[in-house]
Amino acid sequence: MDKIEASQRLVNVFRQYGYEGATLSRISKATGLGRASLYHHFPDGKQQMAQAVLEYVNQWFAATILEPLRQSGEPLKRIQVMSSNLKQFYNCGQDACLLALFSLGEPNDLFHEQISQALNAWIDNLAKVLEEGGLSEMTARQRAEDAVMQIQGALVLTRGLDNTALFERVLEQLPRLLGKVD
Amino acid sequence: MDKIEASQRLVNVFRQYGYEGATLSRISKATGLGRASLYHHFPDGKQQMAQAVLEYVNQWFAATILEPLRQSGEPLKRIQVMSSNLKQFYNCGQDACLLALFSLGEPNDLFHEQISQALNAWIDNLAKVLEEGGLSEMTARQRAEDAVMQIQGALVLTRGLDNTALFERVLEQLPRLLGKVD
DNA sequence: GTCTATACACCGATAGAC
DNA sequence: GTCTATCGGTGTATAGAC
Repeated sequence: MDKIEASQRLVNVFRQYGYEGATLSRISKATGLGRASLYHHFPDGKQQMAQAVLEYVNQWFAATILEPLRQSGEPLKRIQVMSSNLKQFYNCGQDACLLALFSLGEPNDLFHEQISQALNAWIDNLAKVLEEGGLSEMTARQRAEDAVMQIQGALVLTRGLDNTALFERVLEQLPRLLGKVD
Repeated sequence: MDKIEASQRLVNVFRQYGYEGATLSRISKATGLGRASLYHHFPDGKQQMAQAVLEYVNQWFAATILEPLRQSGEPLKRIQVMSSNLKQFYNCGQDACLLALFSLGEPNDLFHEQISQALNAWIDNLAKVLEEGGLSEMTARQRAEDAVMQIQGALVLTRGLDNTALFERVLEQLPRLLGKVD
């Protein structure tokens, strides 16, 4: 088992319990790795584990969500692909976003650099597509921010209301919302 | 010191650290209350403390955010008042929303009833105003959901990007977004 | 690399004096 | 009501054998 696969197994623990709630007991049980193995892969302990998880998820997110945005093709089409992939990535809104979890909670201080970088990458890529679609730079940026906010808010409400329909509706309406010219 | 004032002092600890991160040491230090005092007010321990905090914040929220929505007067005006009060309530987006914090994290199971009730109350009150403004029931409901999502998302991004301008922009545009007829 | 055993601090919670 | 002292359990992290 290499570090990447170890990181992969850690993801769901932090995603489900947050940084404080992700105890080594839970991590050990969920991954099948003993404490000693964990500290072999991550000598700096839990903080390094969370860091690795963030890196892993960011890479995964970039590959499945951001990469389609950078493809050639009709802007609207690319946004539809992103929406479709988001639905999978967040399991219809039932799985939390690590960035949101870490932003709102305590560990925002520890990982602020990574969090802010990841959110900006998402917004930047989205804005670029919208510019290609004919929007001005400023409008595209704002609209991209609005889209990411809408999605993050949908993740909160979907879990808070225990209602996946909400998340799906937001994703369906996303292409139309972003594309319109008003 | 009564239970209400005690709850009030607890708020910021849970808001800042989340449920798991709000240790009794931190609570004790932040409130100036010793462990024994805390257990005098909250015999069932930390879970009861979090419950009390949720109740206190819900009441505070209802008084400052929801109550203006129920006033008589022009719908647009009432929404502007809500926006203005939200800015204060969330300190320009720098303070997290307890509902979001608990929704995304582990304690969603423990407090799901209260969380979902509070979110629904917000949406319902907002939707009612929009109906008075002339929107159909379904449209009003959806638009109200969108507004709450936008705000929750703004809270995530404002903290994640460390940029209060984002939160302020969302609040400014909120009345226009909700009012428009398209 | 993974195991067992363990160190030490802190967790939530309680007891009893005042 | 608040204090001091303390309980059992669990937290993160380490040591050393294999």
